Amino acid sequence: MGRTSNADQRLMDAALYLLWGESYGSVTIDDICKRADVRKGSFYHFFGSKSDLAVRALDRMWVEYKPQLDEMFAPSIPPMERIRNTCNATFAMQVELHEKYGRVLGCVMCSLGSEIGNRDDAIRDKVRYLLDEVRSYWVTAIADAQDAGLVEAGDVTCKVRCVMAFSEGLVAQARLHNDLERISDLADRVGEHLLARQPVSAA
Amino acid sequence: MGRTSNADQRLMDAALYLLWGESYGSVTIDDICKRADVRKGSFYHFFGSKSDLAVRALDRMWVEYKPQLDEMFAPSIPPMERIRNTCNATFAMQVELHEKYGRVLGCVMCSLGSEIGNRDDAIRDKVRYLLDEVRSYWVTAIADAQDAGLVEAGDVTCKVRCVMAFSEGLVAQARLHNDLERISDLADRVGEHLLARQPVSAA
DNA sequence: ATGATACTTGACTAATCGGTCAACAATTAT
DNA sequence: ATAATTGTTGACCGATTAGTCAAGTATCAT
Repeated sequence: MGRTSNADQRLMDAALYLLWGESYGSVTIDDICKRADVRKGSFYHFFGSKSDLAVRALDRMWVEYKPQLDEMFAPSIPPMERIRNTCNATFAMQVELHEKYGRVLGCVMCSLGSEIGNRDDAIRDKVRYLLDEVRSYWVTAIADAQDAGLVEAGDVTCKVRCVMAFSEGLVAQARLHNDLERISDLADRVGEHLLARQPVSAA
Repeated sequence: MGRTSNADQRLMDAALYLLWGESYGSVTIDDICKRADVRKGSFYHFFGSKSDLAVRALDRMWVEYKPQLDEMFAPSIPPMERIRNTCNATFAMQVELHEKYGRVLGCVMCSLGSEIGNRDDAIRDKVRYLLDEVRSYWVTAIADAQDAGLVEAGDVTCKVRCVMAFSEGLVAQARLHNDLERISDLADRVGEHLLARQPVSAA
């Protein structure tokens, strides 16, 4: 009961839009309110701070994004194809964002995590949590690929950290150089990376 | 002639210190001035803006850092050893920074580039330029490694972009998770990455 | 010494920031 | 209807922000 509202949703919409395009630090509460057409009093009715809003917006983004991951990483799909799927989806998403914003944006969670560092615990923890959720999909896929003999056996955790670091690094490069082409064959590059062997003569 | 000063150097010191620890957006001109013990009038005597200071500070940092790169990537050193050198130096630097700041910081240039995106042309161009300078060392090393049969032949530009993305990605992960151990064996991981083969049965 | 130059200082703006509040409006259970 | 609840509004606060400026100070060439 009480008055109904979707101002909180509009605020999260605005926050996500702005956070994709700009840095966390350069987005002000006033900016978000203006874009959402919500007065600041209402902002503080729903959210305790910009950090609070960011965390809840990330949560909502995850709810919308997770089903796509479930589809891309469906166990019925051969493991290496799952990985190709998610790489191609990453590229496709960057193409979409490029059309919407006029430039290559990269990954919000990575950019946010990089910017926040350890200055805002709530955001840092949320970014860690979400990236870890994504990681779990990779872990299953890579483990399945190892079982199928498609990826060399060995510490799955390490392998997944590496392949995600590689993918995230390439996307970050694409953002810095505002160059979509750099990740157009992301799936191939990631596939090559996963075929790495142990050094023949280890020290 | 005229009054002498090292206020500009102190301002660059302060800016670099703060930029390593915090994000560009969260460091204010007042913060920098306070840390450098310089009044704002003097700030604007030497620098046109925070962006201007950042660019010149990065330039000075590069002047101090370049000799180390020259040493690590000396042509007299076998190519794969050059790469091990720079990976180990990266780790060692992160250990040092960890002791100084109390947490894992990652790479300023990458963090800065990620945060700035395309919002400040001068900083973006400087970061691009410096990362490209670093890249040139890798290009020579990888090309030499290919000549020696230590790395598979193929597009050097692509290979270097990939290996740098990988390394930068791992360092970014270490920062996000505030976990030095993740990059303690950076050299091994990078070595493995460079041993990747082309897929046996390409689609 | 003196004048030109280069740097410093502190006081000053105007704008913007995050955050608060009391009064008001819409919704619903009773 | 009305009371309780929930959301909205616009004015307001103090702090901080980037940036300016005139007056003062140190340094050096002559």
